[in-house]
Amino acid sequence: MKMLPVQLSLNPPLGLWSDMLWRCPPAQPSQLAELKTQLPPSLPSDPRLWSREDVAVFLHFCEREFDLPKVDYDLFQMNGKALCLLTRADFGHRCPGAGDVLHNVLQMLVIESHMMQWHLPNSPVTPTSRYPLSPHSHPPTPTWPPIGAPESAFHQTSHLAPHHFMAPNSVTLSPPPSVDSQASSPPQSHDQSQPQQNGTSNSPSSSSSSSSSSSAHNGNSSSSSSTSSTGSTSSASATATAAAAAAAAAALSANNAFSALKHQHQQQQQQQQQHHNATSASSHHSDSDEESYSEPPAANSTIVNFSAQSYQAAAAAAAAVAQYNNSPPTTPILKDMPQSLKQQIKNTFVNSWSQQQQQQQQQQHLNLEQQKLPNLGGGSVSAPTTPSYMQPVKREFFPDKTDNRYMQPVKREFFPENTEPNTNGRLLWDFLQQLLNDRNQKYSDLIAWKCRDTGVFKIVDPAGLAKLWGIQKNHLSMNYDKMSRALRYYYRVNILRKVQGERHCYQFLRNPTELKNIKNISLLRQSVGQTNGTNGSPGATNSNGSNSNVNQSPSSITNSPTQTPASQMQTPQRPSSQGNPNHLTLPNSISSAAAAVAAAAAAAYGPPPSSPLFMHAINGAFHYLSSNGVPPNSPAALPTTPNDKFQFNIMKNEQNSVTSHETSGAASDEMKPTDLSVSGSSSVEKRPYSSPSANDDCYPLIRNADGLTTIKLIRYNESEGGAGTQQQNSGLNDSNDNQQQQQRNTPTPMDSESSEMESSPSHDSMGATDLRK
DNA sequence: CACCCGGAAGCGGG
DNA sequence: TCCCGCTTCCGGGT
Repeated sequence: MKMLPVQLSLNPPLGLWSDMLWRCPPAQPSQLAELKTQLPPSLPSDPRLWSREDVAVFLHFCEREFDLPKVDYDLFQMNGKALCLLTRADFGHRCPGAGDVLHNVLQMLVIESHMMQWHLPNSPVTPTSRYPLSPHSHPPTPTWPPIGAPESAFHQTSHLAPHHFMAPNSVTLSPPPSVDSQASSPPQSHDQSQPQQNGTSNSPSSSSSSSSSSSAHNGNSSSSSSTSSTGSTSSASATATAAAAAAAAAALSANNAFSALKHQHQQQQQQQQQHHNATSASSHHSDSDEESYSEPPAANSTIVNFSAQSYQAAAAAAAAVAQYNNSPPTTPILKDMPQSLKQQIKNTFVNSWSQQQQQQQQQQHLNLEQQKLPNLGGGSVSAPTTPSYMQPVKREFFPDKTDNRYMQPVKREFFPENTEPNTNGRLLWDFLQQLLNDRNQKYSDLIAWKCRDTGVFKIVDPAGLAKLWGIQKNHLSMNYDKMSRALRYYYRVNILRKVQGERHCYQFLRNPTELKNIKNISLLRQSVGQTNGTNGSPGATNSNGSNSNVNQSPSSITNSPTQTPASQMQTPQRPSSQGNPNHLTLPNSISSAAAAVAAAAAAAYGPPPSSPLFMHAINGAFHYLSSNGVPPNSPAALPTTPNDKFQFNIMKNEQNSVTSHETSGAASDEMKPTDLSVSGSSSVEKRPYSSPSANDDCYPLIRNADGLTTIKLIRYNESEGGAGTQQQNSGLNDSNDNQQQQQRNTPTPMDSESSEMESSPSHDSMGATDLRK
């Protein structure tokens, strides 16, 4: 058996490839990249997404490329998912002479797709997703896995062929595709970025910049890229393009290691960009801004590897980005572009992104199922590398090179499952979080933390941010006015609140983890709601929502975000409360809280109760409840009163942070985290994120030794609102109108990273379902 | 004038 | 079909 293709007839690159495959099974990214370039463009990057036909195409491809003995297609009448489940032995049985090769190739593709997902998927800044909001908050386990392996591999590969490796690695996480484009620039890429930017931005006109960076390139490529050269393009060309694209991407994300290669890549990129630019009709040139925006996001994150198609798209995206970057904030970024370009861009940023995201999700599911690891652990996926706390608004175009990102890639790929639930920046809050937490602070010129601890941030460039958001959502006419409306909807759900007196300053009332959990929660809730009846939904609500909310909320309950889940989950434990719309009875009882916690934990971790993490969370919750509050881990107990600690300093100043919340809500909570829909009423101001009380760092979350986050609940003394009592609240609360007026108690932060829970009841509305209403 | 607010209607995706 | 999460518009307030 030829295991591998040593013989391959592949193109030169493949040759390497095959070799590689042969020696190292799951191969390195770079190899993958190459391999990918060779694959029929029509094949989804994630083998698990393949249809039967795709599987056949793949087999045929391998057969041909690796000179494999004839494959019996009848034995592979399955989709990609099934194919991926086949073991090496299975392959061997079905295809004696080529089983290993097929298996290896497939594994590589799978791995790669994982990587992709990781990196790209998260669009906006994926990495951040894990956030490091506060150092503490992060779970011990870095999301990014140890770079070690992968990276090393990567490097190695790089040696082999610079461009090759580039691709794979390149992938990256950059912020939302769109995002990246603008602001960020990867640290290293710096160099590259500039060129790219220049090139891109310039578009035709930008010749100067482009010229500098770009080396000669073929014009052709440009056209091809923009149009799409077609993946079909000859393998060689495709490869080249892919490599270039990858290089670009890589460059952006790339590590220092690449430095040597940079030149080449840069050149390629530049060339490509130039081409793109040229092709792209529109071109804004405003170079001025470029710097600020610097890197072409596209390159960074999105693009990535693979096929010529990808490359093209990437190129287009890059060009678009460049344009965007260059263009003054106000300029409509994509509008001017030709449609083809627009589409490509969209595809790149948006579509590819979304696809990747989807893939990720799928993968995650698979992984979870397969591994069943809760890992998430906290989701801490990433540690915050650079604490950018409070950064002033300054712009940093070039992030520090220290960035870990580069490293990240490696890890992620292999363990996507660890990832937290991702919204991939599709949700506004996530998008903002990702930008804010970008390790490189690439987006600091668009949005920056004023006080990370308190969750206060400032939109530095409203127009630019809105555009970026528009790109992300594919609503090119997005502007700050519209985006801000979306932000205002978050008031209802206590995700955000406005910092009074300061323009463009908002405060997150919930930390990302919570928000992410919410997602899951919402799902849970649905189920729960069904059982319960009321909950769910929506309910409710009176028109006003305000009051009704309160009551209703209970049903939904959620104490703080985290709790919410619980309520939703509802576990059996707490059902009662749900039932009643009115008061929330629940929250008070520990059990209910526990339930909430459990729910939250479940949401966060996914794993069933049995999982340690889950139990941990529950225990922590109990602990807290029993003790009052202080989460086991939390360094400090929370003040029952809104005190200092909590308060975020900053926030305090701001509006209300202080406010009182209403607490009340006690019981219920109003918000369901996830649901934005819940609305409370309005007002918002709730409390700020949770700050970590004790922590200096601030984030509300506290981590246990295990790495779990515990929740901190804050209690309010008061009760109010209706229900009264309850103490726990987390930070958010609701907002009833009344409440609004009233004040909110202070929030308590909880933490959670993964599990977090808060308990805050907010009562809020609940009913109100949607944000809308 | 820009910002901010929130109601109302609508849209696209899941 | 419904719900969610916005998007778009708008009138009004500061």
